[in-house]
Amino acid sequence: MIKEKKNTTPPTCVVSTPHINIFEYLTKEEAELLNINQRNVKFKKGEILAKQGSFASHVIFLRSGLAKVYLEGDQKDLILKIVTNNHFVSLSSVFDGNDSFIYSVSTYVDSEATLFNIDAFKQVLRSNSKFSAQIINLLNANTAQVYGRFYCLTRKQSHGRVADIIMCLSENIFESHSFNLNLSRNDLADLTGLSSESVTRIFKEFRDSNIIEINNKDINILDYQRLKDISTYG
Amino acid sequence: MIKEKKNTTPPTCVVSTPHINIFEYLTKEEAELLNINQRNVKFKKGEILAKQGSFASHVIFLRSGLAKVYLEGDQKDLILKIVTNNHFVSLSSVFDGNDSFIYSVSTYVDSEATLFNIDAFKQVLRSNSKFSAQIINLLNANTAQVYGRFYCLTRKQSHGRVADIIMCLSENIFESHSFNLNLSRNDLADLTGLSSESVTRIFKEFRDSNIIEINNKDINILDYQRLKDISTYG
DNA sequence: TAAAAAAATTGATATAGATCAGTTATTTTT
DNA sequence: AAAAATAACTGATCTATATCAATTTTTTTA
Repeated sequence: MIKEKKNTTPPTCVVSTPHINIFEYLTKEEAELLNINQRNVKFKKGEILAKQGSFASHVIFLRSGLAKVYLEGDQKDLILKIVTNNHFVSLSSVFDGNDSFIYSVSTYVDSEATLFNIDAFKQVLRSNSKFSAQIINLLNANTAQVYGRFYCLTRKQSHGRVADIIMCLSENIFESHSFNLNLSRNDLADLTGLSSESVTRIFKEFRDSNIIEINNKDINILDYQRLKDISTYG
Repeated sequence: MIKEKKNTTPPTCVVSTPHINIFEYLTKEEAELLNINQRNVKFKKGEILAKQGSFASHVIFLRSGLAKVYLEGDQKDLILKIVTNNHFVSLSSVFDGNDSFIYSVSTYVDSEATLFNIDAFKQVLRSNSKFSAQIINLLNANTAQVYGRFYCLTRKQSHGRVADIIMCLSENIFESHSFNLNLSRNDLADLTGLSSESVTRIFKEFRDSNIIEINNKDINILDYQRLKDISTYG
């Protein structure tokens, strides 16, 4: 009998929610209300879409690009997740008693986002139950993902964490066993809860063990099963 | 000028949402629908209200008692949060594409919970936008809390983590500087991401430094400000 | 194109916390 | 009340990772 791990949420760095357009649940009036209270903005690589602690006056929807959602600390940040196109990036700041962004968001590549006025957005939440129910779906799918990462970063050792990240980037972001790793070593450190020196050492070990191949920034996974094993058992 | 930390969500082990009764947002018909599809159940100390991976056929509302919400791993668990009376404990499992509990819940003391049939609950979410909007509030307040803990357990060292837990138990659960610590050393280990030996040693160090006083299970905080400093700076 | 700056890598060392085994204290069972 | 089981504590040792400083490589700027 194959030894199986307990049924836990896989620790992924990105939420892979199916592509559905929840805006189609809006009435014409609601779509209009949101439309006249929105801005479409282009962000360059490295720019900040939301700043932790600043006024959360809008809800941000990443229409195209790639961004990281992170908690800022005095000396170290912690990346909660990476967001791809057609995903909200600031839904979790929308709750009564809160008027600030609870985390920061910045882009990895040139990106486009739609900013919805938060009062208009809340008004639609309170009036359109099907829309609200869909938002609940998105929030809870996100929560399941973050819980997986929380467990990973708290209870796994460094090799397992790095293996998780490589697999996640491959499966969910680049959707290929070969990809150009445009995240810096510091970003990888913030994503794994390790120091950047540790990340570099483990990448080297994986290369020397013929698990991956590194050509400058290009990563090619040679032994995916081996990564899975490292992810599972450390 | 007093040196201040960056604006981060305080890492608490429990969600301190204000006590509001979201059920008052229900219409008579909705209340009736939930009422005929619910069970009020008593659980003894140590019993499991929800088992990770098992069918999430109901939504659980803890009416009285104390419970822990945790992720189970092969060798170690991770406690996500502690839940006090009048709080939901399984809202985050409610999303399309999911039919299992994504975490486990068990009681610390004898408790009572109301179990709502999930289909009835979802039906109300889809039809009552004010109720859904309130659920979104609860979910996002919960998310903010868990993000704080995620940062704490990933980026803080052991003394800061233990200080956080002591402060949180004091402020949010027992609401006193003196309390009976009914959590086992193993629970504290799962709550801090440490080993139980490390937890024991740090409690002893805090006692020897006159930060806390220990009489069997009774904890008395002698120097709250010192705990805060340790929490902030490690 | 060259210089400067930043990022990444590397080697050595230090530290934090885990693990292990044994002992003691507390709780549970008979 | 006594025995057994479990939990907590303690000391020693080990391991994993951080830190530090220096070097090399890559990227950016002039």
